Amino acid sequence: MQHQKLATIEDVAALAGVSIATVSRAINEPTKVADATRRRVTEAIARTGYTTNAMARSLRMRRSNMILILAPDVGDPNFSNILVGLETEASKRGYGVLIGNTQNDPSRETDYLRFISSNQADGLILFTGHLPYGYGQDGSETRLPPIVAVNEPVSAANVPFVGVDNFEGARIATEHLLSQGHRRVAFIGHAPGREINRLREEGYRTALAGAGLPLDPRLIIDGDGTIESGRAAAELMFVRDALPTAFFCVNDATALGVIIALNARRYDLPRQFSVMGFDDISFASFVSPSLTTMKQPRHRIGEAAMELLLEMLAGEPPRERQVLLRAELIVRNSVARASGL
Amino acid sequence: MQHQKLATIEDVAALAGVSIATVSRAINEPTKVADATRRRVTEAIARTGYTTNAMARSLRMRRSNMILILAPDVGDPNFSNILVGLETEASKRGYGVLIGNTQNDPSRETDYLRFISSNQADGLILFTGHLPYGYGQDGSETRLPPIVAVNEPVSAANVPFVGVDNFEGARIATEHLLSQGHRRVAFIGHAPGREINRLREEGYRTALAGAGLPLDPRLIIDGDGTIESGRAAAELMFVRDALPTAFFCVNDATALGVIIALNARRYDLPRQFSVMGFDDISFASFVSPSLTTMKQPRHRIGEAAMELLLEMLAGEPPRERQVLLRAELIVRNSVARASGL
DNA sequence: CCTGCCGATGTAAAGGTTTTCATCATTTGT
DNA sequence: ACAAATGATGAAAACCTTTACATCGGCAGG
Repeated sequence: MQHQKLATIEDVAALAGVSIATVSRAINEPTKVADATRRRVTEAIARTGYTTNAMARSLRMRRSNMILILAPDVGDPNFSNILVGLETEASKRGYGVLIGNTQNDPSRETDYLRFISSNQADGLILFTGHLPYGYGQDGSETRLPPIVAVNEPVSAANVPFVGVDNFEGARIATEHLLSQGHRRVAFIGHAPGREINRLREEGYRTALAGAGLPLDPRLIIDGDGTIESGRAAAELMFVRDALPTAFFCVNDATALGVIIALNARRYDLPRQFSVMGFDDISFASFVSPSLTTMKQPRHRIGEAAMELLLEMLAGEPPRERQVLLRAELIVRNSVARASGL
Repeated sequence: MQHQKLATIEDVAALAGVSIATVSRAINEPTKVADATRRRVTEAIARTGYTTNAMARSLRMRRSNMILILAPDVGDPNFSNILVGLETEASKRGYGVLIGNTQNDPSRETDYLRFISSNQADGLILFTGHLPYGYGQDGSETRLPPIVAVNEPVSAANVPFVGVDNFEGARIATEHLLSQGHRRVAFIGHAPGREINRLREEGYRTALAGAGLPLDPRLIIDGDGTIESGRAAAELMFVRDALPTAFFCVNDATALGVIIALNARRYDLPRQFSVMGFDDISFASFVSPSLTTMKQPRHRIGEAAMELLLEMLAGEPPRERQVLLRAELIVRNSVARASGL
């Protein structure tokens, strides 16, 4: 427990017979110090087991080399894979990654801002789709650190976004269904207010329009992106008696719900109904029938987002307002040719 | 970008007409300062928008109020839920959570130690099942910060562990199968070296012994805890032609593999074979048949682990070497009464 | 031989806290 | 009414770096 007093830069300096300034330079700007001295210093560092105290450095440099990641739900499967990418890239560049689980609770969001305002983090990655509660009001806007949004764009403010091309992905997905001969394709959505939902629905509409198909509003149902919501939506379709031959779901969880509902009604999938998801979450391949879906390049999203943020931190203005990566069509067994009905 | 010079404690002091010492006390030990002054200080804090600079504080206090979490794979579904618990508890006590994804790479493990040695983190949570590579050698042992192991005990060292009671859970699981009339129960294991595997297999053996059943070594197969490994193990059983009526799998992923293999062979589950998992990962309920399994109280594990670590940080010796939480039997549809064969 | 420059190093300030110790005013005990 | 104790506050040191500026010796150019 009782940290046996760590070696400081002074100890190293004393041992090497130089001043602490020289030690600091030997570490941070090796070219600026003579070869011989540099060797003595490295030797002394090794002997003392010195590590530079990050707190003192951060205090002096006014930067912590930490990135704060704010996510509504750290347990979300979409999160963890992007996180790996974020973390990998950050670590590669000598940055650490701090996580904050907000649970969409405004007070928790505000709470995490202390990391920013107390200099404990230099930049911010937002999974939440909105600026932390408490920012952007009053004049404090200027205090915002560099921010990159991921997973879900921040609609209000001028925040660069890195993520999948939702519109394009949804269009490809819908076109895949159309290419299988489906003419009545339902869209089971997320909360209508959310940007992700808007874009994916837009892609769906565009694909339909592109094929010259009319839009049946009874085939569009909102939800909340959960398995249960998918189940409920499918049931609603049966009640309304306006059935599609294929379901395009805003995400895999919803698609799972639809599949569960259809299985429960003893339909034979994919012969009688096709179901397509979006995201390719890890268990998409283990449902029965395994889910045809659009795969998000989550690891790369994380890397790209962190890359962008670190560039911004280095002072470069964000090169682009958003980086959109292509979703990939993953064909499994939940989509089949439309049976002639 | 250009941080408009944040307010410091001096600004507050000046505005309140007191010394910085008093401001510091008003913040940290409010009782030690007169009511009137305290009010003036809080007023001044509000007016200046002051936040205490965490770096300066950490430097002075020699503690960062950060916890480093080292995990081999942040994407692991088991991880994220425990993480939520860890994070919640930490945040509640004013601690931040730093994550490190080691991918079981020794050099990355060593790399993350800089957070410890540079005072950027006060304590360590280990998911890895072993001390970070580079510790415990030479005399540096003493530099170890308070550590708590989670998910997987650290076998070598004297590190407190918080997790599920694997032995007891496995015993309960196996007894459940026995109670359904099964007499030939297979155990599909993880890598034999791993502690988790040892304990769960021990629980299995104990249950069998308790029921006076003989142990058929052909019914015990090692694996590596993946879906594929479960599939392979089930296939192997058919090749060996020593079939059980029920499979107890070391974890849900393995169980999923077994189910996939049996489904592929067109068996009718659970009528012809029962399958039981362990962990209750999020998609256990969405396989068909849905998986009967033992649920780990992951959120509580996280909370308990963090609680223990923070106590240790506060100077209290760890109350117990390990905290074992009970796994809960979740009955779904993959286990049925043994058909008389 | 002198001036000016350059490269290597040292001195000291600054970064923003917490905390020990001293100071001072006030209250308590006798 | 005086000594002692108590309570509130302030001054200054300490935490460990980085870096602007000063210093110093040597070397090239005149």
